[in-house]
Order: sequence, then structure tokens, then C-alpha cells
Amino acid sequence: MATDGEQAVILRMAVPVPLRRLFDYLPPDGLDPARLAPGQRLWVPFGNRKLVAVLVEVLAESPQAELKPALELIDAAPLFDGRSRAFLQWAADYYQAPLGELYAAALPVALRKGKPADHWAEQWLQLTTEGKGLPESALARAPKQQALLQLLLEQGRQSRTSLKERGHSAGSVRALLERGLAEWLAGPTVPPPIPAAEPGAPPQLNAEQQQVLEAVPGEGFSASLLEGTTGSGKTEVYLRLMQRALDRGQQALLLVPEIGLTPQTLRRIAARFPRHSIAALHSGLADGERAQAWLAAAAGQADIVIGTRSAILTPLPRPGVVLVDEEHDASFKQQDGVRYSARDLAVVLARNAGIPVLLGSATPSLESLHNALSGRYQHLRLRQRAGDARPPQIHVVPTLGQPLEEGFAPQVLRHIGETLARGEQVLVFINRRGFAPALTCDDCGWLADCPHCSSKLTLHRRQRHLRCHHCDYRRPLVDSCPQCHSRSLSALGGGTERSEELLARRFADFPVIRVDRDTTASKQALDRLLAPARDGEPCLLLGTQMLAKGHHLPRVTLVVIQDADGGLFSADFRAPERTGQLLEQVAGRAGRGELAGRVLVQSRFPEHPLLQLLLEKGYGAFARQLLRERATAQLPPLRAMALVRAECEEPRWAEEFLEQARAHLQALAPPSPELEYLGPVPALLERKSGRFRFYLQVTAVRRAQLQPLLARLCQWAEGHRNRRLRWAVDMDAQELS
DNA sequence: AGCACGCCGACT
DNA sequence: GTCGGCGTGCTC
Repeated sequence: MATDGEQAVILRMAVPVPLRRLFDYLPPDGLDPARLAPGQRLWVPFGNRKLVAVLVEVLAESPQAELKPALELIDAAPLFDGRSRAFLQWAADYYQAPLGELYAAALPVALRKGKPADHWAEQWLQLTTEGKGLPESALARAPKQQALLQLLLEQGRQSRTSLKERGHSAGSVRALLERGLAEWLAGPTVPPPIPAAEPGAPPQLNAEQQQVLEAVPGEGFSASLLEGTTGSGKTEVYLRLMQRALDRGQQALLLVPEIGLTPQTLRRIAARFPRHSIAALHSGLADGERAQAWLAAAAGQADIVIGTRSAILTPLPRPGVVLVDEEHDASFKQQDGVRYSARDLAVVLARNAGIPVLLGSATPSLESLHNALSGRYQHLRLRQRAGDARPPQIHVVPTLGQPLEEGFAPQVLRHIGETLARGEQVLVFINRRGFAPALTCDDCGWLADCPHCSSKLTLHRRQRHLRCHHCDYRRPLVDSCPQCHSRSLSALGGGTERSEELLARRFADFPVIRVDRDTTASKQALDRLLAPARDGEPCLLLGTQMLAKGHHLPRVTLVVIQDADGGLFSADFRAPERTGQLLEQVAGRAGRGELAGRVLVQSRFPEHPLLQLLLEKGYGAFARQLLRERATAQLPPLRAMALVRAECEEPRWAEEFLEQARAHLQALAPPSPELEYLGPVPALLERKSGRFRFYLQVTAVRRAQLQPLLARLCQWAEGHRNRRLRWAVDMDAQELS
């Protein structure tokens, strides 16, 4: 409300609630409105709660009659700059998510809770006017102070941390302060220090790497897919592109999969760029450290930002290049809340900022491959393995009708024994997806299943319990069948624990290291676990996806894939793609050192054409075949796809909701060859945590067709609410589960 | 989402 | 008589 003829100031705020609209407030009582700018956080009253909201826009009027004043300004300076705000708005529109939830997803927890940013402000030492005017010869009798003065003259203000690193003592700082030549000033946050490995000279690039680098334009927007075999030196290409951005005074952003950010990797990058500061954003950080790293990135104090999925939402004031490592990795797609794809947003960010983006993988996603083949992305390749490493030999071992021992064919066990006896290492990979060991009764066929989900309970012998991997329901192990009271119960299907028991028994002279989510809660635990393997002692590594990537294990010469079939017969149209990527990645673990590698793939269906294609012609041919199949089936990436998901304890309500949703959508846009509806159908995991899950699939030739349609759907669904029912729009859904 | 309000069932 | 179940409405 305007008073004294002055223009009213209205604050349009993004509030962290699942409502697709913004809320208007008056400035906090007694605050000079001139101090307000978009991108700042404020405490606002919301109902009878108090929330941290982000100022999106300052307006002169509001359609709302009664406005409450905001409670308190948190940030003196905006956390989100204009480009970042436009980017988050774009993402909110594209993924049909409330803007407030995007800001919440972008902020680290501590800042989301309203902690003031200046809590992490760095103390900077700078010269006073007097200090700046000092003649060259001054302080000749105090060489330490003179050196410090010189540094401040030549390079400007210095953070407390960097003074310590450069070895300037507290004494010489105090002396300058006492002489009135320098002063402390609170300034931008610097990232928490990262211990660097000893710096080394960058390796010589091979011709292929050189070509790739030359192909990536130095400036302007460009998108490239770097398809590079394991060990072909993708990382070196990333490092050179980062260097290029740093040389121009810009920031480099590197996105890595959830399990890809090891302390080793960080130390290696830190060693390469000793003069630049790095902000690492990953889940292993404490809230405070994470906020500090984030603020350093947002303040432009971090030159290099490395992080997992959510790092793409961090505001960067001077972005120069975006790199996505292992771009096919599923962890780049958020699976709940705001269901964004960090890989796809990386391309959007690069376009907005007018900078290059490079997506790298040995096994590109069909999405990126399609973009590369259709010319939307530049297609770059690295085919050579570095050094003398030779590609592994791959053999299929048929398992149907074989006398298997805990899932292993006799000849596979023999090969394992021989390899260990030669003093080399073996990696056994178990594809556990959907093939967890279940407890079954040998007499009546009873199977232990989950009371809340449509899935079997998984047997965990060590902890002596049965457990549901979907809802975490647990029950103690029974020793007789609850149905027929038979005492003859046995485990069905493979599992790491049973395989471990067998292998430990069979190869008792060698250590068996089991790596999976149960044994390795943290990165450090994984590092410790793998230490003997890195030392080169003969040993047997046994594990799941976690073993598939990242770790340099030069003495692994035999890789065993226990079951290649799982993904080839799944109801999920993406399963074959994921299986192919996994097999290729795992096979890439064999023979990275000077020793030749061998891969044994067990399969009940060695004749399966996709498996044949993958093993004989490699992932490239396999992926192109899958693309042809997707085209025939009119599936992504040849079509844009969104799922409308619904889940409810009462299955009829979820189905009914989606039927209404479909009717509503069809009224707006009738089905046609360009726009197709499927469903509602039950999700692959039909019941999870006591709720029945369904989805409606919408595919369209053009993405632009889908957008307005889904926006209207959200409007409808927000008005039409059954509290017991949860619904969500999943744009570019990755999982049909 | 969260939180208050309000209207019906089984308890000290 | 109340404590508390969850349906409904609202959040500038």
C-alpha cells in the first residue's frame, strides 16, 4: 500500500512449498527497500509458519489485497544472480516444478534453513591508502613484512587461508596492521581446502586427444559428446578444457556421478591446478562445509566447481565450460521431488551462458548418442587406449544345463583359480538388479515376500534377517516354512553373500573383498576396502555396480560377469541399454595395466542377438541397434516422453486419478500419430511401501507439444486433490519402476 | 508440504 | 464428559 504518494514496494517470493505459484509480501518493517534485490533470502510468515524464501522480483503493485510484511532480510547481497534465476525458472517450467522447490534444491541445507551467508565470510587482508602509497624501499629492515607488503601490492587482497598457505606469519601480519598499512576486511567465502597430491607436469596429449581439443570451440555455445573407450584419456581432455576456461578467468564446472567423486580424483585435480581454488560439492560433506563450498562457487571465489547432480543448480558468476563425466549415469536424474536431469540442464546452462559443454562417456546414453548422430551435438571420439593396454578378450559361457555352483560354471571357477595362482587379481561382478536371493521352501514352494510391496524379501545371512530392498521392511530369519512347517528352506537366486561364501571357501588362500552398498556406506570405507587390491596382491573382488567404474585396478586380469541376462528380458524398455553400459564398463576393468585382460560372461541365452552384437561389435553397434528399435517402437529418445505418476494405498483411486488425467489431457489434445497416450498402467514395482503405483505415459514427436499440455495438467491436478493420493509429473522419466 | 480447524467414536 | 482419529481448507 502506497503511503505519502511513494511507490509501494512488493516482494514476489519463491516459497519452498509444493505449490506452483509465487507469493507477494511487503518489505520487512523498518527496512530500507533500497537494500532489497532479487536473489536474496528473506524470512517470511507463511500461514502460521516461518519459512526461508527467495526474492524473485520487486514490483510496484500486487493483485493480492492483503499483504503481510516479510519478517527479516537474511542476505545483504543476492545469492542468485540474474542468469542463475532465469535458469532455475526455466527448469521449473520444463520440469513442471514449483519455483520455490527449485530454489530449495539449489541451496545447501544450511542456507535453506536460513543460516546467514556471512557466517562463512572469509577475512581478507588488504592495504590501507597509507600502505599503498609506501615507497619501494620502505621496510627494508623487515624483509618478512616487506615480502607481505609486496604480495598485497602486486596481487591485491589476500585471504587468511592463502596467507597461511604462502607461509606469512601471524607476526608480520600483526606488524603491518599495527603500522596502519593493512587492515582486515570481511569478504567473499573461499572453499574449504583440498589436500593436493604432489603436482606433476601434464602428460603429453596423443593425436586423438589433440584433435578432440581442437574440435571444441574456445568460445560461444557448443555441445559435444565425447565417446571414449575406458582408459582412452577422457579425463585429460576434461583437464585441458578446464585449463582453457581458467586461463580466460572463467569458472569450470565438472559434474560427476554420485559415486565418482573420490578423494583420489579430487587430489589429482587439485594437484593439476595448484594456483586455483576448487569447490567440491558432494554428499559426503558436512552441512557447514557444503555451504562454504557452495558460497565460494556462487561468490566466484572457486575457479573449479566439481560436484554431483545438484551442483548444476549452483549459481556461477563467470562460467566458462561445463563437463559431464559418465554422462549416461542414472544418478544425474533426480528420482523424487523436482525430477530434473543434471546432464540435460548442463546443456541448457551452456546455451544460456554461451559456453561449451562436453558430455563424456565410454558408453553414451541413447539420448546423447542420438543427439550426436543427428548433428545436434558434435560427435567426438577417443578410440585408443592409453599406453600399451590392450582391449580385453571376451568369452560367453553358456550356463543353461550346466552344473552350477552358487551360480558359477565349473570352467569359470577353474579360470578364477588359475588367475589367482598366477598372482593376478579377479573381479567378479554380480548384476543384482531384480535378482536378489529370496528365501523359498523346498517342499511347498513358499516364497518370503514383502507385506508392503510387490516384491520378494532378500535374504541377508550375516545379519540373519530378511529385508525388502524397496521399503526397508525387515523380519528375522525363520527356520521353518510358515506355510507347511517344513524345515527345508533354501535361498533362490544369486547374491553377493552366497557367492562370497563359495569363493572364500574355494580360494581360501586369497582375500575375498566384497564391495556393495552393505559393506561400503562411505567413500572412505570403499577406499580402505580396495587398498589391498591397489597394492597389487592377488585377490578376488566381488561386487555390484559400485565396482563397475572409477577405480584403477591394474592387476585385475580376469573379469567374471555372473549373469548377463537380467536386463535383456525386463519390462523396462531402458533395461537393455543399462545392461549394455554396465557390461561394457565392467569389461573395461580388465587389463588396464600392462597385463592383458579376459572377460567371461555367463549367460543362459548366449545366442541372444543383442548380447551377440554387444560382445562381437561393441557398445557402439549395440547402442545404434537399440536406437533403431526405439525408433520402431516410437520411444525416447526419438520421442519426448513424460510420465504422470500416481500412488495410493487404494489402487482404484490412483488408477481413477490417472484415467481422469488422461481424459483431461485428451480433451486438450486428442491422441494422434504425433501425440500418444499409454495407460494408466501399473509401475514395474507395482506396490511400494504399502502404496500402489501407476503411471500414464505421454509421448510426443516434439517436446514443445508436451510442455503446455503438462502445465495445464498440473493446474487441474492441483485443484483436484485427494489427500491420500500422491501424484507427480516426471518429464523425461528414466525409470518405469 | 504443514498446520489448524472441525466433527464423530471409545476411554480415564 | 474429553482425547484423538483424519477429512478439508489455506497459505501472500
